[in-house]
Amino acid sequence: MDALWAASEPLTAREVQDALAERELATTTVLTVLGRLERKGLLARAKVGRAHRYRPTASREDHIAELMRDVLDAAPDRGAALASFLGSVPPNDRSTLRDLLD
Amino acid sequence: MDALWAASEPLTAREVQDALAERELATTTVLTVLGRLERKGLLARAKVGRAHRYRPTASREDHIAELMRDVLDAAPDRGAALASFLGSVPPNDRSTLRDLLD
DNA sequence: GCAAGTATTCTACATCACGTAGAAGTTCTA
DNA sequence: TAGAACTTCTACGTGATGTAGAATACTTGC
Repeated sequence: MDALWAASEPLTAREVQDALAERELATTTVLTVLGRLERKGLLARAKVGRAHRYRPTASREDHIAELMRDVLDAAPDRGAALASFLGSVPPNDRSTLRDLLD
Repeated sequence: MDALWAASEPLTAREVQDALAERELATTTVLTVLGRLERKGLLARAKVGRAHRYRPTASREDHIAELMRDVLDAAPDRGAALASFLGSVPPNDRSTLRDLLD
């Protein structure tokens, strides 16, 4: 996901492999993982020429926001959870939230 | 965790088992899980008489807030993640946050 | 049109978390 | 002191994940 989020264009498996070159992964390993991420809905792919090109279905920040919502949805008392969240987050984040809420 | 969060007092394994009676779990099963939760820091236990009493180390809402922070910490751009979060959350939550930030 | 290379799919294996619980040991208490 | 309650150690099945080989399909140059 990091490799694909870092790229501005959809990448082929080969390109993802190159992006992760330091890990020296086999091509099939990259394909397997890309396939699993696609099954989970994190990636979409389209056939372009011989190979598929993979792209994230959401930006990294949108994905993170979705995970945060999923966690929040587990709270019986959302207000209390949000209060605790605000209290535990650095002051900067509170400023950001204040600005965004205006 | 649900059983322990629902209780106002620390519970023994036996009491947790009773709270989950509909699942008909063996006592050792409950003990194993309580032990794993303790190892992960979600529970603390103290010996009281013959048995241990387990209590959550954080309230459910605090735990949820911590998970939300952990997720947020994975964002290179916290502001963007928070913006996406605010945009994806029900309006009620935004009101709650506005109130809390005052 | 075919051989070689590239890409894909299928299958596999080790590891880890987790739900589950039995066997054996420890500790109260009647 | 014997039995009950409690704890610990060990174990097994399952599913997710990191990893990759074998086999198959698709392109493209010659």
